[in-house]
Amino acid sequence: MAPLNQTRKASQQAASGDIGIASRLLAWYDAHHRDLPWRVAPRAFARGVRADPYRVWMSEVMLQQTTVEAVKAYFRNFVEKWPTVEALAAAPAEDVMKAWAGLGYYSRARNLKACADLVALRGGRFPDTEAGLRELPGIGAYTAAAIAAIAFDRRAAVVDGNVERVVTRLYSIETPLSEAKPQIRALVEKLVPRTRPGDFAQAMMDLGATICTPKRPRCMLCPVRGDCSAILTGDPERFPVRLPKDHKPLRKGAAFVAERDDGAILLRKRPERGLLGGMTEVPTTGWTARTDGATTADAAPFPADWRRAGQIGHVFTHFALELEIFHAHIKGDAPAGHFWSLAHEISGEALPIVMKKVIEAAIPGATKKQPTR
DNA sequence: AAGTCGTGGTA
DNA sequence: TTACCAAGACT
Repeated sequence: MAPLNQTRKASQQAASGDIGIASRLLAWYDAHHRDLPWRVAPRAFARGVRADPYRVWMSEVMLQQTTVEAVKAYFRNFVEKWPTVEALAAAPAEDVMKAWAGLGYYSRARNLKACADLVALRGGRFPDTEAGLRELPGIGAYTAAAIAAIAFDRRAAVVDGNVERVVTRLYSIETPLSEAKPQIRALVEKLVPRTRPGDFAQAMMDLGATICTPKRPRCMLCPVRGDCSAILTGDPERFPVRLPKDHKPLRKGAAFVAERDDGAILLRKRPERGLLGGMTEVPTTGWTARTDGATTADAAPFPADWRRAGQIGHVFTHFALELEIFHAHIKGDAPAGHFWSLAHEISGEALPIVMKKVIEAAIPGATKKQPTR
């Protein structure tokens, strides 16, 4: 075992200190890993238990830009409903969108279904290499590496936001993140051990999630603090360095909740592509509408006795939205392109959170589970 | 290749 | 409250 040398430069560390970092990290992972529904614990792994590629893939797609806590319930629901990739392939796309509703980034659900269909066609087996996985819809550089390492024991460089934070701190990388990514990847490739590459990847992510956190990292508990350059600077929180981002514009519009006498609500499906693609909504105006507060029921998709029912706000990734909400009781058939959703069906529709807010503002409780009559 | 894509939690 | 940002992918 090479002696620890905290004063080595980053380049020398990368060349000669990699084995030590990996082994210290794996030892820490054995003792402190998180128990997660899709994970095979290191003790079971040592007995030869391997993760089901289907479950690894499912969890990795759900975890893209999404917190572990938010994913847990969705993951359990999905694998209970569809235990195998063949089962998911056999499911109607609408059911998948409904089950995904609330988790966000809805193109992931469409790609999940498309990917399941392709894998089922190839006999239900996922490709076991990074390159093969990378060709499937919804699987990018990170997810391909993660599945290859965790499910197939491949020596792949898994680089996510956690790993970027850990590595930029280990080596005090001053280059802003977007530009530093190639350098980070190269460093990770040198760090990945020959044995247990999947556990190494998960260990790096657990470290980033529980010790090497964005704010107030717990350096005193870190298994690789002796390898870390940033801790010597006294301000590891400074890394990763990011470019300043521009602020979110505010968009405004109006939404129209049409209710039938039996409590049914008029809905329609959004276009497959773009914002909230393929999801369900109530009729709305465009979301760039006049910002002078003069929105009126004149903009309604059809005439009715529209009454103001309040206002809601919602924040998307790159803009904020304010919707004025109108409510009316109407009779008759659904207009072209629209459909009635019965009171007890509404909670099961593919409604994004912003649309649940809209409906709740007009009819409190409407999106909660209703008793079937 | 920079912009588009949700939602919830945290400090 | 605002701002950040979380197991990124796609165009």
